[in-house]
Amino acid sequence: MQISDAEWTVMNLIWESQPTAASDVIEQLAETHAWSAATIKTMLHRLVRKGALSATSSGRKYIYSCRVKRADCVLHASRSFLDRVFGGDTAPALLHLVESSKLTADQIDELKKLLDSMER
Amino acid sequence: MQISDAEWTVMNLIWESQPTAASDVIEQLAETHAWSAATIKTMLHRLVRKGALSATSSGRKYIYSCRVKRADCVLHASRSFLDRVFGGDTAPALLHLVESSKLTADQIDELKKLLDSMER
DNA sequence: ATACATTGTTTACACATGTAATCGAACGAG
DNA sequence: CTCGTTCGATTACATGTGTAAACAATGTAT
Repeated sequence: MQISDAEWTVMNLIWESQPTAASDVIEQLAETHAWSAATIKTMLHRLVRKGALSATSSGRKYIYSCRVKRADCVLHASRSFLDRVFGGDTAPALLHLVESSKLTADQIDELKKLLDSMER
Repeated sequence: MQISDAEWTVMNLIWESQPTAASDVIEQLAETHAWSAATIKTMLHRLVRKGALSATSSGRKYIYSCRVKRADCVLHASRSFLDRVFGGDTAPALLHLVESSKLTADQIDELKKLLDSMER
């Protein structure tokens, strides 16, 4: 199962607000993207068919929930991305990503703590 | 211009060995992927049409070179990926990626040095 | 009952991508 | 010269994706 670019937007929103009705999803995505309701409904329908989302009837509305864990999807997508773009060698990728990111002092500290813990 | 998953494999190889002839590309990719020569030739042709590669005639062979910098493509792909999967917030993404990567002690040191330099 | 609005499903179309065969031109060997 | 091989271009087909309209069913208001 592969989540497409546009579908990630939908999934992220539902991960953060599930369980949620289509009308809510549509309302929020219409604000941030130039998608018609029809487009969003199609994406929801396809995600259900793919097995990423489940829909349970509530009256005639469907309430959507995620059937896959965000962490699992993120991990899979991340690995796939790193493999593809960096040929599987993680470290140069991370160096590059860190270098090109704007991080706060707190965030830098947090990363350093994480690296410390990995060293032991 | 968007480089597809399979095309990244081709681009990575050419970035590392350019300028290079199609026969060389085909030979090397055939070892690592179950692609026919026809498949690889198509990808090369599409990448030229996209503007990612250039091809200069040498006799009747084409010599392929990249028209785009690896660093630029990586940066663009990385940002796009982070935006899509993590909703634009880089730090949690990096934490996640670091946490799920197997890094050597040297690589950890290198990352820490980079973070140190970003703090100043 | 009828008309309208809402909701999910189905249909539509264009393009990109993965995979590869086929074709036409150029080259080399006999 | 002919024939076979090689090389890039063209063609092919299936699937996925982006975008959205159209349709059918259900609910609400008059």
